[in-house]
Amino acid sequence: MANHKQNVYNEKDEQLAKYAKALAHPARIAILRQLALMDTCCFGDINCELPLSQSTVSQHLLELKNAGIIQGCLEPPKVKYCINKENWEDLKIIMKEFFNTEINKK
Amino acid sequence: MANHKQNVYNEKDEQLAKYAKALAHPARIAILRQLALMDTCCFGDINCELPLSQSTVSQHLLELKNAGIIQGCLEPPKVKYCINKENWEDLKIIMKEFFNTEINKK
DNA sequence: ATTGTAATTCGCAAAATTACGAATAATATT
DNA sequence: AATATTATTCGTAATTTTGCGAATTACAAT
Repeated sequence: MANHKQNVYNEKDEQLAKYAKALAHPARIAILRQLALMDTCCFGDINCELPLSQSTVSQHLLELKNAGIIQGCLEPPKVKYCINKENWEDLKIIMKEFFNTEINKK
Repeated sequence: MANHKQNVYNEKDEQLAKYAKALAHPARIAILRQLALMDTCCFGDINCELPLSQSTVSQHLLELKNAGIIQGCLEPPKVKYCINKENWEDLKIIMKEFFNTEINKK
């Protein structure tokens, strides 16, 4: 029982959880790996690599975009996707910090 | 259009996504931070820190347990929770590897 | 045996996620 | 203007997640 903290979560936890959520699907991980490796990558290239329909791939890309991890530049007639480097660094740092917290002895 | 890879995702992507999913809620992040910091931590201690009901906290703990990130030892009348160090290391390594992939130039 | 404390499980509801096909938009090319 | 290519959006369905209160389990102490 006892008194629950009535307020919300701390902001860092919220941000980390939000990033983690964006990574919480194998298709999205695969997309990020592909973007990290390839010089240039349009929707079609990504779509080809995934066992999903166009529309579903588009949704996964949108989620990554909403989380700030990727961005899409229009390059008619294609859309060129790439990692948002600034936020990728942010994510990297937040993760690193989280996993570097010392775990108590025993 | 184009040939989709008909098979499933690669195993590493699946595992990383699974771990990320476990981290994809601020309450679960908060739980992990608390466990990392405190020497000893029973259900009640965790429950007190979160703005959630007992049953919901129990569910979040179960998810972390199912992902292998934490474990609970019975210590009547309490249940002592702690991080599963072996799997924590595994998670850490998988994350590190993922975030260390070099991003293509420009 | 009864009572109290600690935590989990059950049953349920609301919301979010995942996925698809069809329709649409946006732009290049003919 | 008509057609083809590329990607997004819409509508919908199935599943999963999140959350709660009530009931239950498990064990200690009285």
